[in-house]
Amino acid sequence: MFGRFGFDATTSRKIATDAGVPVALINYHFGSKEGLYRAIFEKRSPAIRDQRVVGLQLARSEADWDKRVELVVKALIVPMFGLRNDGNDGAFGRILARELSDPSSEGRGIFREMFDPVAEMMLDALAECFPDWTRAEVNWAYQTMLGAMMIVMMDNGRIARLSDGTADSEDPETAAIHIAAILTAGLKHRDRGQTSGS
Amino acid sequence: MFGRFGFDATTSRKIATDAGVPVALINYHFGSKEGLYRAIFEKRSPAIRDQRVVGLQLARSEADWDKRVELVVKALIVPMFGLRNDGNDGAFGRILARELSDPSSEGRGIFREMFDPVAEMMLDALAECFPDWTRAEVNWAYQTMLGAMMIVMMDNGRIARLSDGTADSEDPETAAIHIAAILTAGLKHRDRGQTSGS
DNA sequence: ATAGCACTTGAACATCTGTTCAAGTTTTTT
DNA sequence: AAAAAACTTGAACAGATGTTCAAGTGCTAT
Repeated sequence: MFGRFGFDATTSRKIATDAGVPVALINYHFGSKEGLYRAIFEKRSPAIRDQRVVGLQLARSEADWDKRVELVVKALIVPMFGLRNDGNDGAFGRILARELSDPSSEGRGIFREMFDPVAEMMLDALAECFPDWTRAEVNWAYQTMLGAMMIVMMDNGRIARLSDGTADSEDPETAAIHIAAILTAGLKHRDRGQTSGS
Repeated sequence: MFGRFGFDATTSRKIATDAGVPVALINYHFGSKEGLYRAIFEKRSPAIRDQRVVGLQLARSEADWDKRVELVVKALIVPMFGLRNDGNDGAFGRILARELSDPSSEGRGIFREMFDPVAEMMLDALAECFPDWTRAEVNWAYQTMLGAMMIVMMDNGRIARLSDGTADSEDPETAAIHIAAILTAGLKHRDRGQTSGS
């Protein structure tokens, strides 16, 4: 429910009735609604982080430069889309995207605590792939990747509507392949004249 | 306020006290809080649409293929970032990004009504640039562009934090240049082997 | 001048929010 | 078996939400 409706729109009572328990249980076991919310992240985010770390190690050990860039991109995307993931339906990916795009998320600090560290690893890996890039360029590249991933995760049907069903955000594997291809190619761009001119 | 906090978190009373008027005025003049919200889009979205249409016409008249792709990308990005825009501080761009990422937006149908038509024009322009692409590929490319743009518009300071201030979402012009470069390069990728394999 | 209309205002309304409380029930410890 | 701790429950709480209402004010056309 957090993934579908976001933190604010998901009320304690909706959660409770959906679970078939009294509302008071949320506050007893998790202290507050935000406590329950944080518990979700505390349980699931280590797995994402570990998958990213492994993905980056794999990329670092790849000698071929082209393949290496692709592996870095996939280290970001694959864990988020819940691919190669045991028994999870990708719901946590949706929650993650919602939290990242939630205006009130900065106040909770969940990303700062749990995802900024691995984000910095991603940035380092990118910087290693593109030694001639500035810190700013590396960061814009990272945000571009993140945004492309996010919009698919939070889609509510617009993608299927605009594409007449030929593109479907409910099929994360296909989505991941296409987005990874575009991002990989985008990162490899050598024509950096565009980024320095106005 | 809608741009900063989103639709739900922006309360009628906050709006009213910020404007120095009684709350009841919102309902008198706009019928409801959503009425006021829609009024913002009804006022501002035509300008965005027109800028996009002009941008796409410009792209269509460009003979050089490389430049043409870049113009299509910029037709999407430039109006959103509020560049070359008279007296507007880009607040509407933030509202737009919030609405696109809001879980409850599909219920309001604002994008369906006001932005799907121009989105389809964008898709057509993309399809014209890449005649060998499938409809799905064109759509994934479009969503990638949209997502990259969005994450910058809704940023609450994470970009500056991760980049130690070297990348700043408050500087939309620089952001636009970097993102446009990556996306343009990403779209031009000829190595479509990646999108057809697993 | 005066009637009519648009507009403004502050208070009230019903509803929903997250949370707390006191009273129970179950489980664990001694 | 008795005591203690952990857990469950339904009701209640204070506060905030969008909206409505009746009474007032200001402007405009006749």
